[in-house]
Amino acid sequence: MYAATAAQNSGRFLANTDAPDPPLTLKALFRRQALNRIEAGSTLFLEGDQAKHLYEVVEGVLRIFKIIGDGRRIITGFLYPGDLVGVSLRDRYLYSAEAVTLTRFRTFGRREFQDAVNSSPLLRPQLFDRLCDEMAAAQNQMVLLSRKGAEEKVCSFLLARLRHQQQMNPLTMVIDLPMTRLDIADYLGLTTETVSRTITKLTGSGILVPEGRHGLRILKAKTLENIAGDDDQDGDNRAARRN
Amino acid sequence: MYAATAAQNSGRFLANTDAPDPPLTLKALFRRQALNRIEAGSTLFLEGDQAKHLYEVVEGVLRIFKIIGDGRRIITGFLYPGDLVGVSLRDRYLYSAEAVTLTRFRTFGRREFQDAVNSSPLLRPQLFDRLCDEMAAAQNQMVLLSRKGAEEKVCSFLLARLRHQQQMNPLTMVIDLPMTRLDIADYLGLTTETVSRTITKLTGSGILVPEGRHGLRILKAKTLENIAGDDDQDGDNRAARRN
DNA sequence: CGGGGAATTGATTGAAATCAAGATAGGTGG
DNA sequence: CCACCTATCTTGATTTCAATCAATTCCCCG
Repeated sequence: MYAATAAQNSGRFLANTDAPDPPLTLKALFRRQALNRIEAGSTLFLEGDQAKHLYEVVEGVLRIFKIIGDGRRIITGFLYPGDLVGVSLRDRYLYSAEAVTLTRFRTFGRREFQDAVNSSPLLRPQLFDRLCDEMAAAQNQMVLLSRKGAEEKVCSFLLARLRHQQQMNPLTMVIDLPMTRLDIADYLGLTTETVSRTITKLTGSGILVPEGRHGLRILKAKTLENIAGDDDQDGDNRAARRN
Repeated sequence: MYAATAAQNSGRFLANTDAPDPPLTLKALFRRQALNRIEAGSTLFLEGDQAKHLYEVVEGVLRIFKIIGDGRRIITGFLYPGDLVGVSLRDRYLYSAEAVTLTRFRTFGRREFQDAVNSSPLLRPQLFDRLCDEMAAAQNQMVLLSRKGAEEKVCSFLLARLRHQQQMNPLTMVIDLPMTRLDIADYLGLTTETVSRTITKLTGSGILVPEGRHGLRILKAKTLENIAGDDDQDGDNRAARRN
């Protein structure tokens, strides 16, 4: 175990016992950390908790969410293997995190993370890029939530998932949706019924076909894209209309 | 003018002509830059433009927004004096920016900004904090957009503006709303009519009273808070919210 | 003081929420 | 291994809130 870990730190001469290698990537920071696991449905941390750690999802899916007032839940994101949780916050978590499926993850001390990033000119831009990506995603989600109809929302979501899975396996046409309809609804600002109806409708149009309970085979990806309407699609996107 | 600027750089010994002071705050970076102005309704930059500059709002209000497909507009934020525009992005702007009112601003080269921040251990955490604040705001906006009703949305917005103005002048009870109803609607995911009706209703309840076209005097701030429902209100709110 | 965009107000429509049953299937224990 | 049990999901009927359509009214600006 420890031997294996040491072996990964390739050709080094002076093996000063526990002087850590200057890591080249953010994820490399986590590599030495123990692998933990959390059962489906269990809580990783709660909104408002002291943010002592960051997490790297190794396997499985997490949902991060906020609860307001009377119990309304808003899922602000799903996290998949390779994602880091907790980069964009300071002393307290801004949201709660739960496992959607059995999830394996590594943790890293928040303070140590800050120090490591702060002292490495290689790591800093990586962190900055992650934050920018998160911001961009958040803004797209605002667009989706405020101005898209149910069909557009669902298609956008499915398309994003498809693209995500195709990054790992470019030929895939079957989307795996480990989360429940309620999770999807709370992510898209809809209800389970509306999500369900919309998928039924898309099935009826021959755009996709269900494959087991958590699978959807996409038959007409192009049509999905058109309905989602994510693209800039002005041809010329110089934007700006109506003041 | 230059004298004044120099005077601000307090007790220094070797005044090497134009070697810039290591600035202590992000905003200090902008201090030497020329003051520009832009008329109400004019465009500062467009989504997708090469992001050559960052901006500091000195006076006035900007709106930043995205346009999708058929012309639907989503205002993702308003920017007030002291705010920086463009920190959370890389090579291209993620949104367009227009002046709501006559606005004065300073610009700073993006590359130089990156370099300055990157080489200053004082500036880096400030940038990080700004990004985190932006993220927190974005997430609160997602909550608002996906799960709040019209009345909650409007009250949340008014309350945020009230708090903002009270930071400058703690006794204020009159909100200044330089933007149009359409702007507010596009920010809250509503229509002008709904915004208007909601304000009328709040007026009817004696919660506020209009003061000119762009002013609202808040009579019952507590009630406004209750309707907005921003609080953690779980009973146990072990959380520090926002910032 | 008038012209015109902005705001308000009213009437109607519509999309999604809510309310209400069933159908399906995943997991468990007999 | 099978049958049951309970979550989850689907489907249907109705309601509701905000959007849309449609006039006025109100100010702000020249």
